[in-house]
Amino acid sequence: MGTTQLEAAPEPKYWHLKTTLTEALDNEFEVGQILPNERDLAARYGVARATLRQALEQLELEGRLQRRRGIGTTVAPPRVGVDVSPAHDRWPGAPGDDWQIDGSERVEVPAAVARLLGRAVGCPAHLIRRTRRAHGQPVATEELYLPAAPTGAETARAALGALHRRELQGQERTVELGSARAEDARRLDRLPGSPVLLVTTRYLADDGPAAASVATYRADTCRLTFGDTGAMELLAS
Amino acid sequence: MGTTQLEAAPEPKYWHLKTTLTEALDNEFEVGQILPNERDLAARYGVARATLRQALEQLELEGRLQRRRGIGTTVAPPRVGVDVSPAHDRWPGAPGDDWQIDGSERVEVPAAVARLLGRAVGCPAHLIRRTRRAHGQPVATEELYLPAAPTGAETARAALGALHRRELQGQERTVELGSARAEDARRLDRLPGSPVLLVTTRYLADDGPAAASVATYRADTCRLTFGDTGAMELLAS
DNA sequence: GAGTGGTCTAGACCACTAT
DNA sequence: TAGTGGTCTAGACCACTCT
Repeated sequence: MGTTQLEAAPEPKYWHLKTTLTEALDNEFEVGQILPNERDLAARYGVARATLRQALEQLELEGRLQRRRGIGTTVAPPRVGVDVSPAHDRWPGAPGDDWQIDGSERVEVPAAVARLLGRAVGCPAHLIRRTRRAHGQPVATEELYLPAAPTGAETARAALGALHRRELQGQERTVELGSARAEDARRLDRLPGSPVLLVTTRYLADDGPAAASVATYRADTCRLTFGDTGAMELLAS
Repeated sequence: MGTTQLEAAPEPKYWHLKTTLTEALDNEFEVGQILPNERDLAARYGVARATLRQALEQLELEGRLQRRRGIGTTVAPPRVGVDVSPAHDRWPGAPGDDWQIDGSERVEVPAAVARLLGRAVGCPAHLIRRTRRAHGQPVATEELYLPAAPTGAETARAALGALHRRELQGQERTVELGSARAEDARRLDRLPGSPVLLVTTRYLADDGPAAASVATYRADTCRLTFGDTGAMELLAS
């Protein structure tokens, strides 16, 4: 019958519903608790399932809910703080970081990475794929590009080792919103298209860019932290 | 008639559609160009309007499209890089920054801010509302909290001036995904609930937290940049 | 008033997880 | 096999902007 839309609502239903649910989450639910299923919830609030889902989607975006197909909708724990400051992460693969190498291959760098590295498109490089975990859950995947030596004989691990022996000049990072590619989604245990935070890093040595990476962080579960007190303390000493 | 879902598609229609549209945007459209309206596009690709919209929503999330009610859907320019590194933004309101003060009021700090400032909930503070612009467009709104002097007589502007005369110890920043509150959405010329990047900053003086702010950046148009070469260069000198 | 994107409905089937 | 969230449809009305 279409909708009736009486009540002269300047405020959309899903928006009001989201507010209602937020309050319910704050007051009546515990972290990890399973909510009623979508059909029941929609009936309870007198809206169509699609409208309810619009509210749930926003709450998931805000990190309040976690939805899993075949399981149900649960109340999400607070987001995990993930340190992405240069102090924590001086060179990629430095001992003690919480990244785990999944594999590597030799590639020709794509255009976007070539720009970051200040090299020609298609120049040879090692591509190292890594996963970052926090509290046992995967929170990020990364593609790390290391320009290959002219001989082309070294392994990815050797290239990483060589990197650690160099002088660090700085890092440049950008953060933007994206949606998970199919493969990243699989590694992060999410659906393709889920919102993610794209962290692009350019590692600088004294003679220019020495490495570049694109990391994909789960936006629903992560809060990126940039603590700059470390650098400031170095300045003061 | 419901859907028919033949073709045994492991890949959702909206996902495939998004890929198709991405290629079209790369090859056949110019920045600023207006796309056909949603009903026509849906018909052209043989899908329901809701399915088309699911694809458009993702493209908007990725910053490829801009949709405006009553106008149409246009091809978005590349995201603007917005510097949020400490080097750029040493103290809030430092001369030369691109923030503009919209107003201020005296408030009692809410719980989340009290935690950041290391003070009691409800302690008095100046709340300064600011807007940041890039290329003429608003890209962020901010609520900046400055603890009030014990006497309580100073103005917000005086409190800001006092801040600038203090020694900077460091900053702590976090970035996470959120959705725009009604008022922020209005200031940013977006709809309520639009995806935004929430940047929380704690400004540290030698005797502890001296200010705290929560900034709301448009996620569709902004790429946050953290260039750390500045601090590194200082270290070297 | 015409045209656009935004909201909403009622109902269907699909993919996945558990039992 | 039953139950969940994910996808999809066809159609309606609303809020907004432009002419």
